Amino acid sequence: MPAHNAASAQADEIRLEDVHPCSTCGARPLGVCADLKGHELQGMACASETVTAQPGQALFHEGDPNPFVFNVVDGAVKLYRLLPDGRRQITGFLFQGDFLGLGGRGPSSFTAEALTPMSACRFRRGEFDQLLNALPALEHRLVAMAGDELMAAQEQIVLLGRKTARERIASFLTRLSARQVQLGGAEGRVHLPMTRLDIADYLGLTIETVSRVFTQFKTSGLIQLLPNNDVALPDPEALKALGEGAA
Amino acid sequence: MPAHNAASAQADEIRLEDVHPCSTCGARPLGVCADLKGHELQGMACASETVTAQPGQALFHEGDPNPFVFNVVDGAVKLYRLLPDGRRQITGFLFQGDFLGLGGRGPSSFTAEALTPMSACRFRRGEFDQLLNALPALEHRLVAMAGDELMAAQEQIVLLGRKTARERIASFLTRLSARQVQLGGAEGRVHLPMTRLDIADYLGLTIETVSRVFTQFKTSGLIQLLPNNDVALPDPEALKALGEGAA
DNA sequence: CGTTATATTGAGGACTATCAAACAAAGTGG
DNA sequence: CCACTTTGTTTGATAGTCCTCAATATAACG
Repeated sequence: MPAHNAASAQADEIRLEDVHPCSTCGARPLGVCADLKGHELQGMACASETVTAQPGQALFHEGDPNPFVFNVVDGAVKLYRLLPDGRRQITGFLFQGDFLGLGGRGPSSFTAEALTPMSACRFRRGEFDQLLNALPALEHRLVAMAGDELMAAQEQIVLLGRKTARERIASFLTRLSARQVQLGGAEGRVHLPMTRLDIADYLGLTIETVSRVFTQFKTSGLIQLLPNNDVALPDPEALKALGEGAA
Repeated sequence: MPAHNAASAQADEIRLEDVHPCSTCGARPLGVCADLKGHELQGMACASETVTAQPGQALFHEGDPNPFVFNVVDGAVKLYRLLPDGRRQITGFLFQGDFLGLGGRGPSSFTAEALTPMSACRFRRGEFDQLLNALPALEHRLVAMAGDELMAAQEQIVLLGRKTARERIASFLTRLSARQVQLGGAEGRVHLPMTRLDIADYLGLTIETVSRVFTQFKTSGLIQLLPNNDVALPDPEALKALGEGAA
């Protein structure tokens, strides 16, 4: 906000919030840094650098040594692993505020690739570990976020292990919608920043099956396919029930 | 060890290692408490109580409020979620040293049920959080373990999303073998503390498919089925390659 | 040693994958 | 501005892996 400088004038010292980039970071209330005070944020900011990527660009590849951890500031990222014969499994989509880098000091077990133009805060692991030591609030927050990620991973395991194609896609749309609402999106509408192939590789299906189920849902009035990869969800509750395997 | 008391006599003070139950705990080097010093362990021990369960008994059920976290001391546990129509997905098997309780303050999203006679250290969440505050080494260790769990969850997601039945079972046997080696078991041999149905519900298959693949593997000489649910793995490397989807 | 739970094997069917082609959208260059 | 290529999506026909249903065999247990 342009009015921000005026606000700092009323204080007798320059507040950190006014001088470092975190002050306007949209990801801050959602990221690892959510619970940090101003002077703690400064420590974070000093250890970090901003990285950006365009769609299709990788932050790092499967097998690469990966000495960094990331906090997504803006845009979307997909994580995936490849089997030797080319089969691909997308293990997650990352959005604003998501943390990337828990687990795995060694070579990365997956590729992280931008889905849209994106930016992230990047930290060297060593420095990030020092921050964890110095800032208990940061480590507490990281534990909480790790717990959330584990819960999400469990959800995905149930989806992949036991749900039908229709249930998978219903769950997917419901979850993505919830996430976008959390990020300030409109209820009853989802934007799909990924292709059908990405969706298929995330849900353990083929692109054809994904397309067919979308068509089914459209025909039965559960969704409407809008321009620009937007999807309207006229009855989110029905979609949610379907995704949960309502008998 | 009976000789233990004699050892304490040589010191001029009673060491904590000699008086509290952690001193002989086989799970200690593997659990969250691995990195703790004697006096720190005492704090842990004070906040914990030992719980035991027999096969089929649940530590808690899906939907229950669950104010505890656990550290498995001995035996094996399965975690599972049920869909409304009865479909079941086992999201994990827990063994000595495994931590249970990351994520989810609210009602539990899964059931934890003993597979064998088992015992665990149990902490109230509130008290465990206090320990995390007081013992940075504990929280560091927890972050590391959470990272490992996330990696394992990713592996399972790849397995469920993209691997064939044969690959799933090969991966399963390989992983279980590795874990049992870590716990002091013999290489080239696995013990299966779970039923075929459990394996099926873990791998997103049916009991019949699991049985058929076991038979295939037996016929092709990849495994031998021994009494007491033991399995011999004459060629662990071949099994591993198969599980990784070697083209 | 009978009884129950668990495991194996068989036959047929279903859901999703594979193969193939048409269609739509987006970007390029003449 | 419009052919033309490229990328992504939809639809159709067929096949395959795994599931379902059913029966038998084996193991566990009182």
